Amino acid sequence: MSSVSETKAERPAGAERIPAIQRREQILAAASEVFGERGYAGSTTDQVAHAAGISQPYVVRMFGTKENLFIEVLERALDKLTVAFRSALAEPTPTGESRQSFVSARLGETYVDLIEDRGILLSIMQGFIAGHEPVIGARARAGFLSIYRLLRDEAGFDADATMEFLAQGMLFNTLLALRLPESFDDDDTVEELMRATFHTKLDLVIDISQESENHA
Amino acid sequence: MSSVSETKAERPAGAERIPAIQRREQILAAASEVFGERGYAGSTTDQVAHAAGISQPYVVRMFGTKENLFIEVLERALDKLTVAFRSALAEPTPTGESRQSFVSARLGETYVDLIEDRGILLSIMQGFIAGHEPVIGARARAGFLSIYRLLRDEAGFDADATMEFLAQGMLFNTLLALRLPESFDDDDTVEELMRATFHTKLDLVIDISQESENHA
DNA sequence: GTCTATATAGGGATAGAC
DNA sequence: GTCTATCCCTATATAGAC
Repeated sequence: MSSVSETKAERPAGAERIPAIQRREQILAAASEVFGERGYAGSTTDQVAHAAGISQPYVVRMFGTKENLFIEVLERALDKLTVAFRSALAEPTPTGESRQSFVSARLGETYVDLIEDRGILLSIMQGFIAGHEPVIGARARAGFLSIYRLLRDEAGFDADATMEFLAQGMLFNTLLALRLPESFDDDDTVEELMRATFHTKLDLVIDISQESENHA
Repeated sequence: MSSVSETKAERPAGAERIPAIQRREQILAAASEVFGERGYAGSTTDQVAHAAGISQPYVVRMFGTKENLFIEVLERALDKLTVAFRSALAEPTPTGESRQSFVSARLGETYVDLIEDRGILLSIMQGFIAGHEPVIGARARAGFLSIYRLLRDEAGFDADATMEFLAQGMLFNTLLALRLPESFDDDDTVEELMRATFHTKLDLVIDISQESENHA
């Protein structure tokens, strides 16, 4: 029902003329996947161009530099994450004793649901791992801190709950980047490990992961 | 007492003749730092050579390919981690109720202590993040799983404790790679976040991190 | 055991046409 | 708005001398 390898947007030459703002978003979406998969240094502007179905110079033309493209991808991803969290926090929550763990669980689900656009979580992670890059590193640090503050100030987590939540997120990101979910069927240990990590969201994660194996 | 920017082994030309096995270890140590800092794709064999005080072709000569060098760095790092864990587990532990949390705390300290050789933790993390690389990814997955099994089978953690432990580890790795510890003095939020994460090991982490800023 | 020189490929960015 | 052609630098890897 979903395993048909969809016709990826790979027009070899002669793309239609579409509005720049729209094309921009197209490129960002493509770049998000590419950067998420291979990291900043490991990706080429040509891979991005190919994934977006346009020429390599056009990508550079539109974003100036590869670095700048990555920055915009990272910002877009952090935005989407923030929006998702805020919208989850806007829903009604129980009061008293159980509030914090309830909110934590719901934000956790919100986070995992973002896997729907695999590039988001992965390119954020790739940004985090690039702390040594002067420009990207600075943006990544700021992004991490702003998530921390959101959890503390808007979700009302205490320091320990915040750390625990972030830790789970980083584990999740790592498993994704490691591509462990894709060997779910091959190894019993993987299955056990994934069950303990993803609980109710296991099926979603597996679905998306194995789907993305195709158009790799 | 430690801020003297030590004379980095950067003999521009004409290195002394030393036994290959010894040179090998020297290169691996240098590569561990470089790869840990910049990742696999982001590092060059020339940077490794420079850090090791030898010529670039010699690095390649000795390890065949950059990929193979990374694999050996990764294996060496996983080995050191495993050895450290096993040796921590060999020490006497209390029995009964509190055992698991005691062991978990001790392994946690063991893990953080590995920051002493910053390259170890970071190059493992860089391996994890490179799941898309066919050879490196496979080795990284195997490494992750073997750590998981060690925690489960040798440390006797149940599934939840294992996940929690791994999650904390991944958060730790991420903070390190993000270079957040280095801005400890600049930002109150960073301080709060770091205190919650590192507890008693905070000073160690800060020391090492700020020291490594110098010879960057 | 270690270097210098170099072949060769890849990739970011620019110029300029359509 | 989008492409083709291309410049030029960087990086891995090889050859071969010492």
